[in-house]
Amino acid sequence: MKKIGIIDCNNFYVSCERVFNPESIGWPTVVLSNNDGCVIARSNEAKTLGVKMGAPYFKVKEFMKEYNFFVYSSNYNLYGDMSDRVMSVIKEYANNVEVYSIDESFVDFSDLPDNNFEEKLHEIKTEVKRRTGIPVSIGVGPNKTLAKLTSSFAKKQSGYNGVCSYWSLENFNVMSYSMKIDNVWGIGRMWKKKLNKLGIKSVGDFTSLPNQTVRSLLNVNGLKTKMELEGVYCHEVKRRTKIKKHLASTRSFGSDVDDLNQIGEAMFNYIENGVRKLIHNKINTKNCTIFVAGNKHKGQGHYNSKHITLQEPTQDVNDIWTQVYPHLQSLFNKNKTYKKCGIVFHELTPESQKQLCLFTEPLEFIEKPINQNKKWEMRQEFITKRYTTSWDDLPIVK
DNA sequence: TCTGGGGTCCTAGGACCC
DNA sequence: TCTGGGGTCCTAGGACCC
Repeated sequence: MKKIGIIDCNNFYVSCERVFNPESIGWPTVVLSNNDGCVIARSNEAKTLGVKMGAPYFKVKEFMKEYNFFVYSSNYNLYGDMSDRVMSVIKEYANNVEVYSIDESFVDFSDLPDNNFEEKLHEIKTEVKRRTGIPVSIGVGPNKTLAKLTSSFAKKQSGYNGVCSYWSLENFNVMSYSMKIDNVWGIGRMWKKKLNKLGIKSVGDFTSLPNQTVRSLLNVNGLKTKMELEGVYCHEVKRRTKIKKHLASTRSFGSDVDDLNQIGEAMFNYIENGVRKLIHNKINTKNCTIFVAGNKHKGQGHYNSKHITLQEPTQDVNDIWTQVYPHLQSLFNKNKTYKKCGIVFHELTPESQKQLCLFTEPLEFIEKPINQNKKWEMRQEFITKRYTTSWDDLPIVK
């Protein structure tokens, strides 16, 4: 039988901030999304005080003041770098590591011997903490779904000390009737609703459904989830290939925008940001989609997008901008107010595979728009320094 | 005043082909 | 009244994830 693990950083963004701002340890702490819009990471203290994931900051601001919260704007340079450090420690312990998101990895531990298995997991947990300052939880089971489920026990029940194994659970089948179905990886809001309608509330209820019912109610993914809950190995652990299917760069504006020049400057910046990622991943894009959108929270749900095929695979800002801008002009409606825009690159190919195209017409580059008052720029009131990725921001040891 | 950003996969339906 | 039977490819939309 396979031994699959999930290693998950606890309250990751908060933990990153705390490595460099230890004065916040023990106090309720949150990290806000871009634009300081909503809460995207919470310390345990913040969770205990009832702050919800995704809570709009302006609604909880006063409450947080009252309870002496530490509040940080998100700092992805820092988190990305801390993530790399955590993952590289994990990779010392296993060959097959799938970096699943910025704060978690699936790991195939099948090669580890059964005796001392859990001790080994505790060792990994301790070593990650020692070398990066980031606390992690580990769940293991015969597949990803059960590993995820047990990792939630590792996190919530202190008795496990951060490591929980499916094989150490007594009588999983009985327990499964007291586990809520929406705690399962792969069952989201909509599917929960569908299942609840049929009276399916627990993991046990779900696994007692016939496969056919699950397949037609949900889709093959729902069926895979059911089978994994029953111990079958369906979702492979695979090292991620570098090449994604698409790559996006989008942002909400700091304030409303109704001026093409503002949107243009924003789009130019997002293209620059996206191109930085293309270059980092050593890939070109052959076509892209641009979009502009209103503020749906204000009932302005307008959305307009355009798919654009580029002359040739590229990772050049001016190249892309020049081909995109005329379409941006035609998407823009001067009678509307915008809150967001962005670009998604498709058909990503390795830069080494670029075919030279002899017959492309030389482009006449279009100038980048510049505004004095950048209404589109995002708000980041509580940003911390890039302690690990910028020489200027290195912490000083006294 | 004020509500994130970036991914994956599946399915249904239309266009088009023979 | 009544209009074949397969394919493939593409796209939009919807579900999921973090």
